[in-house]
Amino acid sequence: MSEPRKLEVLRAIVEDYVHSREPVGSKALVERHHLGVSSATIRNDMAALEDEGLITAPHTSAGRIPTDKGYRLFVDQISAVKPLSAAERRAIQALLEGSDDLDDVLDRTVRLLAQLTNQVAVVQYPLLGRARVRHIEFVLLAPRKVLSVLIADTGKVEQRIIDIAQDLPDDAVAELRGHFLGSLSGTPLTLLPQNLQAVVASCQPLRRPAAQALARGLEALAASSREDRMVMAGTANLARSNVDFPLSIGPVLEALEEQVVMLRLLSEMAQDPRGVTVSIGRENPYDGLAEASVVATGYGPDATAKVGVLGPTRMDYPTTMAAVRAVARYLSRILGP
Amino acid sequence: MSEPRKLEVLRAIVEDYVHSREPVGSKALVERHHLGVSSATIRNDMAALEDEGLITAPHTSAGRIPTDKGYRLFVDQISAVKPLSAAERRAIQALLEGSDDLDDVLDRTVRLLAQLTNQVAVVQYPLLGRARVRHIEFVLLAPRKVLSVLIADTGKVEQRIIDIAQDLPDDAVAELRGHFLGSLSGTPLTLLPQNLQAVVASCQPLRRPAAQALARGLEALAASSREDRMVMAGTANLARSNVDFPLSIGPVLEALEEQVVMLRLLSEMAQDPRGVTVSIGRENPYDGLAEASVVATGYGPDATAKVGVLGPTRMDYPTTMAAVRAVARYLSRILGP
DNA sequence: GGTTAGCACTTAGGTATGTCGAGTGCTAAC
DNA sequence: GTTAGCACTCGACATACCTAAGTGCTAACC
Repeated sequence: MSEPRKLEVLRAIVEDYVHSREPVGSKALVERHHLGVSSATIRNDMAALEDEGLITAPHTSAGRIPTDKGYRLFVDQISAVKPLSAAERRAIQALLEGSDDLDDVLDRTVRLLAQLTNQVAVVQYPLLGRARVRHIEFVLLAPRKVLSVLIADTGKVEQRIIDIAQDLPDDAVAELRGHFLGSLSGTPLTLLPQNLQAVVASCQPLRRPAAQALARGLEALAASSREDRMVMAGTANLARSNVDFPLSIGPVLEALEEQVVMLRLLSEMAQDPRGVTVSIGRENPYDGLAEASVVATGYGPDATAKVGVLGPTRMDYPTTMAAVRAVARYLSRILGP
Repeated sequence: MSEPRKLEVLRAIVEDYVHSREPVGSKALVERHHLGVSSATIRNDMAALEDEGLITAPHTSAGRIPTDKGYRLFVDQISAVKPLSAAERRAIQALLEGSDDLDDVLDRTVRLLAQLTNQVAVVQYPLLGRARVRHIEFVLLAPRKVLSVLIADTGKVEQRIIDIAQDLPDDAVAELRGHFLGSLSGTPLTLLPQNLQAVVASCQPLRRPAAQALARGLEALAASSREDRMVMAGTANLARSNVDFPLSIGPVLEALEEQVVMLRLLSEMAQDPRGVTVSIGRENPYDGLAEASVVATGYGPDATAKVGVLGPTRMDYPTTMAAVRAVARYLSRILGP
């Protein structure tokens, strides 16, 4: 029993199963792939593969389907990168032209990726590390409610309503704005927390409490801002591949809707900052995704923000991985300098 | 054959069917509801109702289920408003306290509504008609790309990247900003289009082209901005009530994802600006929603923005309508003055 | 006229049964 | 290590049958 052939058999099983979504048997295997041996030999190989936990049989006299572990081996060692088709390249190119708002770019990107892969696509908002303070705005909405807006020179705009503990007249708010802006304009967002303290300290004591509240708000804006949001598209693709989620797509939809779950999953996945990372079935930390796989990678200057695809474990990994990687590269380029 | 009893029979059929999701027959009907007549009489009534197209039988020897027309009559004439439970009132109250950002309010609201109704909830961003210009910001991102931000005194913040046709130095952009802001601060957003022309006209001729581009951008920000966006929650509820969508929930998810479809639907529905409007099954202009109903109403000062719920035609209309109305009132109050 | 009882008729759905085919595991021979 | 052959297992499918629910209709009833 040759080891290379065994891997070849696993590859064939994965490919056939992904293609036909039906358990694949020894006979069909030798017919479709020209392995130079008989079905009996393949049966022996398959028994070995089953012993190793790489494939499994749904019932006694059915063919085999890959296990999560089998997919894992396939992804890690066997699969070859599948280049994108010309049409796909063209679709990405076409998208590049209509570049507009950041929101717009991400929206288009995620739709494209969903369409390319026929799956659910997810894009995390990028966090722009090199950003500096461009403008700060305070707007008094109600007696103690101030809308604060932080604009970075990268185009990032964040807003939040802040409760201040004291009544301030309109012009006092304007003065605070001037004070903050004068001191902080050009400050890198990463340094904002330290510098904010100095600004607060240099305020009139009377206005210290309000300034403190505003500073905390700005700090939150700079830090926790948009990189904890995401956009997605293609949920309808889940319904089409209904068969692939034996139980129900309910838990999957729940996971997608609880963005926190998805974001944590995405950030935990990417140990390898360059290549595409795959999380398969029960490898996912969230139970609702036990029958799903996520293919993701980073993009942007630091590859910190993630873009990915979610689909059934029975997924065309090579193609999906190629699409995710291509789209991530494109995103990096369009958002780059 | 008495007309009032016929309506009573329809009411009973709708209620039973919504409850049991199974076709309801004449015998079960007389048992569950104490109509003072025999099953044979009910059969006659049901035959009449079927002739009028209000109910239908899935097959010869099954009970009847309501048609879209039947639901329509039920909603319009029969159903009584079902008051919310104390627990539900409490849930809404609790939400009222953590009011924060507008984004945050809408997000919480839509989640709450989804949970209350066990359905998909949708909220359209409000357009704030009385808004005035609070601040305008231009940020030069790249040689000919300007990020423009429009802040209204209502807390609305809109941004967009604008291509200007000429190279401008940083300080020229800043000067333009000052010029725009000085002339337009306090202008109601509705008057922005006219006033912008005057501002452009008063610019240095050299900078006219850039000013023109920026003006168009601002106009777009003021007009087409957020009221064409929406938030939704509870898509997982679709999967749970899988049975209710015989074909697939795919088309429904598609409709939800194509926000344009939903937004048009919502805006077309609300002829009646005060009450809750219902669109049932094939009444929906979009084919994918042929098996779905939408319950919606307006909220906010002019009731122009919409909040609603989408579910299967087999839906508990009285409860859903009550929830939508309550949430809309709550939203109006929290966003009001 | 509206209401009721009774009855023949229709049909979905469940269950028992048989057949077919795909697929496996094992053994013995190559 | 590979192959052919064979007995065995089970799911999928088809058939037949039965039951329960429900209808429509007719004739009697108030």
